[in-house]
Amino acid sequence: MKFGRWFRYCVMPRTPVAEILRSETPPGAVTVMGWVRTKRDSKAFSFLEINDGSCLSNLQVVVDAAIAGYDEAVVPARTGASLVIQGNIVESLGKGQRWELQASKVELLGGAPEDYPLQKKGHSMEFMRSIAHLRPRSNLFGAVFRVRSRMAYAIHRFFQERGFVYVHTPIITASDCEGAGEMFRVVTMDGEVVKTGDEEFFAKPTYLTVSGQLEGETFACALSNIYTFGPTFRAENSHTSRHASEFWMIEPEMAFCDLMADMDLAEAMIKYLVSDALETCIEDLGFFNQFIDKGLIERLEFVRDRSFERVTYTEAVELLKASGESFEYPVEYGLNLQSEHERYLTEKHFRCPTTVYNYPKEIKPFYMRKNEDGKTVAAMDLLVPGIGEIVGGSQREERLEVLLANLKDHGLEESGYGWYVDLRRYGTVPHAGFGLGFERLLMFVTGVANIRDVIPFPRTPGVADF
RNA sequence: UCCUCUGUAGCUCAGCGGUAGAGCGGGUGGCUGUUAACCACUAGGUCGUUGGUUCGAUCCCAACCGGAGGAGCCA
Repeated sequence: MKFGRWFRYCVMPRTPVAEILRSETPPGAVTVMGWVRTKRDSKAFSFLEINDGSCLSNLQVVVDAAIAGYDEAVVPARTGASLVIQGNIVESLGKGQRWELQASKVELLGGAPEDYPLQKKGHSMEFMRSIAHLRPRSNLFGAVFRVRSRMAYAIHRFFQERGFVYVHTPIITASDCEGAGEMFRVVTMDGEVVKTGDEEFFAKPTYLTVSGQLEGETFACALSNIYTFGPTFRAENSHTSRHASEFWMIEPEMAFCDLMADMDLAEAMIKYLVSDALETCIEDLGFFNQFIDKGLIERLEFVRDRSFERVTYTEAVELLKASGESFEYPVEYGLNLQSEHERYLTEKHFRCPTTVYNYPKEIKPFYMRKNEDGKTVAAMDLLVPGIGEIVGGSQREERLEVLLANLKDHGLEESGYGWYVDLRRYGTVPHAGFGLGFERLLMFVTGVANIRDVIPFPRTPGVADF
């Protein structure tokens, strides 16, 4: 990765720390801009650790007390202060780093008083959430959000390389993707009065989207292979480490596609993303591996290199019954698999990502395709160790009569799904797709255990700070 | 929404029915090509809120508020 092009657009020409540290030869004269992570003073000179977010590592800066700006810039520069440093990159005399910056001039952009909340020591994740505006300046969160950015890019690459068309499905919607959870209402405000009924801005009740799937299907039934990647909103009052009220979801949808190919794509995508992270984010992953999850890199390499397991729901139930494990919740055909059951499959039985498919139709939404057995639908969940469901998908019911019957069976009015039903009325095709929770993927890739710590500004029930 | 745990210094925590302590961080001084540096000194807290029990509550009880973990639901 080169920073050269970016460099030209920068108003204040500077060299990113990542570029300096990566250099094989002495980079010579540079200007570095960044934030002080720590300072160690001596009588004749100071050591500064500078971080600019371009990579995990800091650049060690040696400042002789005799240089220009020492008293004005270096003496008052505490942890958190922002600096411009000009100087020469030389081989470090000390241990622990190859290059260091011998400063010739230092300018203080912004000081940080002694109440700067980030200390040199580690902080709890809970405390970091309370200073969400400053936490990207920490090692952990800088790494998390660099990986987040890279994974977003890799997702686009994965689909674009395969000819998928990126579709922007609406954020405000009038359709409830049935079974996808509680929705936020969209209303206009007139003072304290919430307008309803005839005064609806859109002439009907509208919501923040819980899924772009239904809209995505319409584009798949025209452009063949599409994907969405955008924010999603769920108004569920859930307090867990895996749920947020606002999160990002990736939803590919493929025409002329059945459940088997759908599962192939989901597995290939997970492998691609894990492989890309190992290739491009290894420094950040190394940090997670050391401080968050000792087995992380080994697990990611395992996921990249080994094939995933695949079992039907029926087989999974039999497996669980024969396991001899004592589960808190019963294992019975027709019941949803509980978190503890999913964990057993991925963490104890198979010890790898596992796709479970062909679920009983009673526990799945109306749009999933009914199988020949009359009992199950072509649904699939991709489960990963430590997190559980990371992908949920299905082949969609493309037969008009069957879909109409499904709507009825689920107690839904056909009138509410007119345009969706039309897809089956005009040139219907077999098609399938899935949803990937972006934050759950990030939890899996980084080892970070709480969804709130992989979203820049998390929204959960009762919390919309920052 | 349900269950469990939790709230004491800026942070992480200890503590006790008689109104509080450590480590780190901060400040000051010293020292050193330092590496989450080191040494000395120092400042800093109506113990989440409101009631109750008690001669007396930070400690016991209740409610509320905040935080965390789990369940359900899902991504």
